[in-house]
Amino acid sequence: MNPSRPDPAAPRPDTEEPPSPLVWDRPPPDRRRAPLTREIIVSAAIPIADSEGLAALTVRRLAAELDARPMSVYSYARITSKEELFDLMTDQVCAEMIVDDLPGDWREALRAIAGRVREVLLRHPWWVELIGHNVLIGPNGTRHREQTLAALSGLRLDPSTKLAVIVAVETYVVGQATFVMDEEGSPRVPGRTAEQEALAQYQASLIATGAFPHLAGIGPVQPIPVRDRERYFLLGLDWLLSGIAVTVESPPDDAASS
Amino acid sequence: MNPSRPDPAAPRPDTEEPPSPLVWDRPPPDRRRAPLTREIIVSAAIPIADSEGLAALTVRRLAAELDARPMSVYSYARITSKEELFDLMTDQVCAEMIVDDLPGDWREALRAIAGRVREVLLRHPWWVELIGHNVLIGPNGTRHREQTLAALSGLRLDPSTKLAVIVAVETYVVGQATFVMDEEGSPRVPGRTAEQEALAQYQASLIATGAFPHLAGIGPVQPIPVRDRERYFLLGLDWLLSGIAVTVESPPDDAASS
DNA sequence: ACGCATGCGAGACAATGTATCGCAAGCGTG
DNA sequence: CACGCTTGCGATACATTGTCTCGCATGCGT
Repeated sequence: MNPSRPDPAAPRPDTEEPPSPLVWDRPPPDRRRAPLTREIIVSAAIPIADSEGLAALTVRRLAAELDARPMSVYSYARITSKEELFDLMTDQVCAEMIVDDLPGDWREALRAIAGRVREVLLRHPWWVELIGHNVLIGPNGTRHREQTLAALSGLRLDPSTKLAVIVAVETYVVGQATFVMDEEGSPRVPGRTAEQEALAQYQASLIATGAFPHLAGIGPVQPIPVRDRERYFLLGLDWLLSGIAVTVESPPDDAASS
Repeated sequence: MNPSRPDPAAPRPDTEEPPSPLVWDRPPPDRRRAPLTREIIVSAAIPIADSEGLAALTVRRLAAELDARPMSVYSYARITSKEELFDLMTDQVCAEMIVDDLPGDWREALRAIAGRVREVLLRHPWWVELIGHNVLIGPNGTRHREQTLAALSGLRLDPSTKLAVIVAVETYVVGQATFVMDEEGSPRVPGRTAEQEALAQYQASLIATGAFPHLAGIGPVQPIPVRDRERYFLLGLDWLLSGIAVTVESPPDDAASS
């Protein structure tokens, strides 16, 4: 594909060094004339995605918002693709996930973190859409991970179990946010509302068939009432934490075998 | 926007009835000449997404695969947008989630379902990408839900708690699949592998700072070894199920208050 | 066998992400 | 203080996408 692939150990290593494989450690625009910074760009991008969805965040739109030209976004944000812009946005959002005063009790701490992550997810619904694409974990994401691990620091657990715990919790929160957003019918990606409505009827007609006795007991898919959402979230979270507690608060039982 | 919006109760209601707001109850192409069916189209779309990712599934590509013209896909699949194709694909995948012989014990049953969902998710990684977009729940999705509810039929629980249980479990599975796929570095959306590699170095450098003592204990982000993935999955699932068991197997304690 | 309504699909179109490379801006030098 | 070169910004161009628009062939009713 690339006609002249320079040998990795070529005599002229400085010919055209691709900026850096990673967005995070890329030198700032540093020119004095720079009217835009990476921070400004990312801070402009996030509200757009917040209020109008990821799809509305086009390079041109973002540029217009900043009163700049499309390619300037690439230049000043030091990104080589839109995907990298998403990486930056994600990391910004990760910063919001860090809890200030982490409770000492591991369970309280995890609850605090999980609650915070949930809030952030609800504030930036587009983040859920990005989870599907493999997004890289940046500095703030790392900080968030560190804090979650810190929550477990009091427990004497082997590292892999700790990892399993935080994966389980993070996992639960993300999944919860995803489902709740889907079901609540908050039109994250707008335009789908009409169908959501028709869907209720459709579900009802399916149930009327009699082929779904258990569903019938619950009624149609029943968007979870807003006021119950947090209750459900905490309920499930406590189930998970209780389960973890059993493993965690018993002596270091190394059941490593399958 | 629409210049002549016909009054909902207009004298000529049959002027141009939009097919149906919902994909599922839309009449089949029914013409004898139809060389393509909805099933064929969806069945052709899924392998493309499976092997090359959602992004590779363009209308033109799909049409080419079927030796048809782009717009034929819309016509014969009875869809009005690509999004609806995703809906159909999702529902097809939901069919695979249905377990044949559901164990009688609720816990075993949930474990079986969760395991199956996980398998399906790993087989169709693109599904995770769709979770973010509000995808509508179709007939097979409904069947899957019904089965999950059936798993809990033995328990005497109020409907909302049952719902909470299945949301918690489904939530956990989806989140797990999401995270595990991200971390394993299986390039769902290919092309990101190089960065994944650079990321490891970057993480290491962050840890070397000393600012991440707890992370240091675990090592860098450490993609979960493939052989441990299922163990982790089952571990977390059991935590969740154990927690649920506590609530579920105690007398109907209606703690409805916040 | 004929004419018409139906609905398929070839082409057109707008929008998007991004490659390219000319040109002006800044710095070092005389 | 003036000049020339290098750097890197950004105007333009382009390929690719999803989807609209009707013209026209198709199959049916009579």
